[in-house]
Amino acid sequence: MMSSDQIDTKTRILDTTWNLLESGDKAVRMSDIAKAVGISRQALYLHFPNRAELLVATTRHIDAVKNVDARLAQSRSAASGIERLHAFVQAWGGYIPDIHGISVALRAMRESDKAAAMAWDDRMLAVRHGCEAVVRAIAANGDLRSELAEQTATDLLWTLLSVENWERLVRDCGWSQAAYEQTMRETTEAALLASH
Amino acid sequence: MMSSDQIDTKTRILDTTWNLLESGDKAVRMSDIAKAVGISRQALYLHFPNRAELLVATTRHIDAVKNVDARLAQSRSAASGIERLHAFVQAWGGYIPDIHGISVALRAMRESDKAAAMAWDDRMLAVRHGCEAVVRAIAANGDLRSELAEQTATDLLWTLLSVENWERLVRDCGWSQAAYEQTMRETTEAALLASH
DNA sequence: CGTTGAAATTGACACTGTGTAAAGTTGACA
DNA sequence: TGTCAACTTTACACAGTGTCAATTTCAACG
Repeated sequence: MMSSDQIDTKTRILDTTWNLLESGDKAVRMSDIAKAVGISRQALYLHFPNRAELLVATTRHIDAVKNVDARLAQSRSAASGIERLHAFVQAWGGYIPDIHGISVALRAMRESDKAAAMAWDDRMLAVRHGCEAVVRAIAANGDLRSELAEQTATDLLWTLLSVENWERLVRDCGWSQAAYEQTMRETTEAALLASH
Repeated sequence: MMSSDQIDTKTRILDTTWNLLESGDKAVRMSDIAKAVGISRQALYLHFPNRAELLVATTRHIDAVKNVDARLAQSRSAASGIERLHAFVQAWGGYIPDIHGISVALRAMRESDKAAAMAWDDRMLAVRHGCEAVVRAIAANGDLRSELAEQTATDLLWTLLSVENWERLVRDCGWSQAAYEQTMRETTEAALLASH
């Protein structure tokens, strides 16, 4: 419409998709997104080949806007393993609310859409790498519980910090974000650290 | 076909659905189930009004066959809170593999089918009651970590023992069932019990 | 026997949501 | 004035669920 059209249609689509996924328990069909953006359903396919790729692009968009990389990188600068654990729990745990909506949508497509499943798994693998680094730092400090192999500890931390667990505690059980972060800090500590 | 027809068609449908869900990453459509049972797709609708109710009936069928109630009841007879926790982790944790397939299918329907979502939530609420009883027993023994309210502890235990966490550790990370049970016993202990 | 009734079959169809295809509109800009 | 890109409208194919109606099969009953 306008000359340089305020912001890119592609960006408007991504923002709108994000909003719809965030604020809603509804289904979020392609037609819903189109209507919300103010374009035709078919126009969506001019920008994204299919729903899965639109969702994946939305996660990348959120990552960029929210600057996840920077947030997670911060935890890498902590001195001790324990501080690193705390920083990581806070950084990642604080990011989950932002990606919760899209997480639900992508996971719902798991069964029917291999691409969506792989895209989500790939994102989660990045989180796993973060967990791995934290565990290594704890182990380097000699604070890892002796019964736990590093790999096992990584699996465990990764599992404790899953989006699904956040959903259950914050959304289903009604915990505040602060309560989630505190209890997760304590629980991951209790699970991983030697009581020394 | 036969006079008393070996076993009930309804039962055969439930068993077949169970099998298909267990042994497979595929989609399991109504037509798949019908073909596997050896009846027409439409005949399924003579026994179950829709896919959601068939899946829910299948969970109830599994519960009956595997005798969950008895298994979980057993944990109620343990003396101390800690023993009760152990028994519960083992009983419920050992049951998860049996219902894993159906769990995936029902959760995949969450977004599109309210009935399926409610049915699954209802099953999980039963597990929550089990967690609640365990936490109460621990608290009665004075072994609950002082920072934890009973409700919070219940939320936490329920979350730790979720099917999703089992999936991640056993299916995704490749843990054995025994490793899962042991680590869950240790982790729930570490998370809930005072270190006294 | 012959009939009845339940279980199942066959085939057709409505509906929803995704994705494809083609032809037409609009407006900026060179 | 003409062109190009973005977008629109309309139509349709496809998969999977669920509905409907007409028909077949067969065991059981009198």
